[in-house]
Amino acid sequence: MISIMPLPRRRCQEKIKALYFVSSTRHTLTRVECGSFDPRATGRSNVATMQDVANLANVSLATVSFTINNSKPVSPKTRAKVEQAMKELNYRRNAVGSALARGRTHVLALLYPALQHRLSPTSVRFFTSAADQARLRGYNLVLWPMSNEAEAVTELTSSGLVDGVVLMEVQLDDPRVTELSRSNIPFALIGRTRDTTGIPFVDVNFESAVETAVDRLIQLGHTNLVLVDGGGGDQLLGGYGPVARTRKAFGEVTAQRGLSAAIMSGLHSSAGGRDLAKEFAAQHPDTTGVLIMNEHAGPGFVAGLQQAGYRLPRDISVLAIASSVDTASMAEPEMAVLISPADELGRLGVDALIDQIDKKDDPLPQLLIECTYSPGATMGKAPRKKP
Amino acid sequence: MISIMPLPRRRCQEKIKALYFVSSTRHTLTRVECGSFDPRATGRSNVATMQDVANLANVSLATVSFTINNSKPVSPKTRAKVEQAMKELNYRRNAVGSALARGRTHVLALLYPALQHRLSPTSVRFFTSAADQARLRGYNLVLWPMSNEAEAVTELTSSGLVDGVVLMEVQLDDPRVTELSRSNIPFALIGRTRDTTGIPFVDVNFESAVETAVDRLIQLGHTNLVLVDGGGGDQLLGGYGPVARTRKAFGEVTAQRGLSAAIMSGLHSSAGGRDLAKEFAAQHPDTTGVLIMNEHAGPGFVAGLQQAGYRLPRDISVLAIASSVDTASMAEPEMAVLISPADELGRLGVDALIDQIDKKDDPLPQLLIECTYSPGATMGKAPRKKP
DNA sequence: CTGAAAGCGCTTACAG
DNA sequence: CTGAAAGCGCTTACAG
Repeated sequence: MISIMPLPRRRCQEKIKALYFVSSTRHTLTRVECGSFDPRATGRSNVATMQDVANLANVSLATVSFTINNSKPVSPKTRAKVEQAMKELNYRRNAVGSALARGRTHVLALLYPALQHRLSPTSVRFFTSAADQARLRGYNLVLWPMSNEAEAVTELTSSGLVDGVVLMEVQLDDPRVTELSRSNIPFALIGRTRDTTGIPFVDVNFESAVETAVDRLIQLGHTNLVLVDGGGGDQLLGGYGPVARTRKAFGEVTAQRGLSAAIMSGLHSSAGGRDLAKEFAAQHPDTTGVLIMNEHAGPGFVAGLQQAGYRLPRDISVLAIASSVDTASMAEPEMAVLISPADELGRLGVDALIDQIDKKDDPLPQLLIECTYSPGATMGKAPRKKP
Repeated sequence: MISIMPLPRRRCQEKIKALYFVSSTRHTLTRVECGSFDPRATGRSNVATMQDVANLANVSLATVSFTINNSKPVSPKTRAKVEQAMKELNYRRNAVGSALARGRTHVLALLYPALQHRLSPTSVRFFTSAADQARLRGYNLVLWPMSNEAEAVTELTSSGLVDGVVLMEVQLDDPRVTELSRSNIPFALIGRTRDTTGIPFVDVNFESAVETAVDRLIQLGHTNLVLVDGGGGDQLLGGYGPVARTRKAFGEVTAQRGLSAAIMSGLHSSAGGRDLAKEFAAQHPDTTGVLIMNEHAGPGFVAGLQQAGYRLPRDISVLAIASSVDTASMAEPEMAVLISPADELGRLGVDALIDQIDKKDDPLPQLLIECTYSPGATMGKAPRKKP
């Protein structure tokens, strides 16, 4: 009983148990056993599909799906057959097919602005803690580098490849956020824009961190302070959020407390920190207290100060803001630091995102997390004023 | 002329210009204009599909596809119509549909072992340079955190979500590599296994780096050396490649040159480096030259040495291996360093991967890249032997 | 509890 | 140069 059949485009898909056909892909007249399909026996790629499992288990495709997803009751007997078949074929669900049918990939993207091209140790911690939390809740979170342009965001959100987006390194007026709001996919910010109406975010409470930092220095008798940061980012966009907020808070708090205050910026590198220290020594000879918010530059800055003749903390006190103990500990002496709550931010950012995806209609979270103080050998009493 | 039709499951898909039907999703008797479909006017998600574009441009779905992909000749007139329609609908191709049809997502994964949980500055540079190169060649490369288990690799490679994989942090006998070899998807290593037969990789030439490092110290008169590293990883797997190879090379080179040599390991942190220095001072009082291959611990180690009473480089010389200038510059004094060719490795690793995907059947690349020396203030002549 | 079939949004061999 | 239709690998409303 040989019959020449119209060919399915790529492969035998129906529950026909045995028939002969001319395969356009294999150029032969072949007997094909769909009922006991062994993918390794054919010329094609050796991954089994759900249909293969169904054929082997002698059930329908639908039943296999119900079994795998627990989406409908399946009798123990059937379940056993299906599971046996899956094991035999070493079956793995294809996530792309599933994604197309469901509209879900279970992949989340942590957007990383590639232009800026430095991923600070603190950002790495956002990433790892966010990834952990995502996994805990059944998602994969990947770090997705992209340009700062809104267009790139659109491309990703409309691709269907990810179910949601966490954005880092937010500018005060960030076109990417506008674009995300326009898109249909859920998102959350680590950081925040100027106007946060209706936008879920988690961020460091920079304002309170600055106040804490300044007050700690005041308590030690310092009255002449400098804030060192990493520059404002794109000024057209209102600047990089952390820097803008920190500067503003620094200005306000020092004014309110009646202190002398100035701001300096440098590169995000250790060499940048050394240069900054040289510049600092020249420009601010009377300053005795420094807040530094520039993680990469911190240890270099401390080294540079000492090369410029300062002894720490006798001549000058330095406090790192929104950095980490590990970075602070690279400096000699070890810096005091207001530790960025990076792990918590990563976790909460992912929670905010997944809560939206899973359609809990809780109000959108907007959270500010505090830094915590870790002492170090760079904090000391202000020296007596020079005569 | 009202007719009640059997409903397509989710939406109007055919080229019917206008008809009435009862929508199960919208619970109304509605007039639907498929010919001039405006996604914003309906209740459903506002993303246009290729069918919407085809309807608006009055061409077939296939023609839209040909236009977008330049996969068949299309008349200028038709092309213009299609492009106009795409613009009007703000159309973006859905990557999941495309991926299912083509078997390609154009996404590559850089696998990052989440268990290990530190992404060194050098690894960050792998990532950014790999991502850049991927983009240049038309792919997205994302950093994909996963456990060290082979099972997790299988899950990813069989998901269809990525077209290829670059693996970092390779162990000498790495089950993930075995799993990748078994899978159908292309891969490349940054690093290498013990047996590299048939496996495409790019790696640092640790052997020559060690030789260079030792010889530089010898030239300065040092004869008693210690190698400080970050521990061997999972010993069951033959250990972390860079550490294993470096130790072996260090043993061989120092033996061959007739030097005293020892090896120490510490944590991957600055505090770990400080602890190591203390231990070092106690255990190796006669050593005058140190090779350190532990990026996170470097600056802490240098700081710890000085706290233990060493002056650098008068009493002791330190040379960092496979690290970066930026990390070296966090130490005071700045460390001399054999710079890891991270950018090049990232780029070449991606090239090796994409070459396979794009079916160039060049032989699989197996490349060792040299470190380059950058001077620093931690290298000096060996002190005269103590009496 | 199980199955046939439509649908997700694309690509492409085949036939004009 | 253009189109109708099958297929990619799944999910799920509907009907037993």
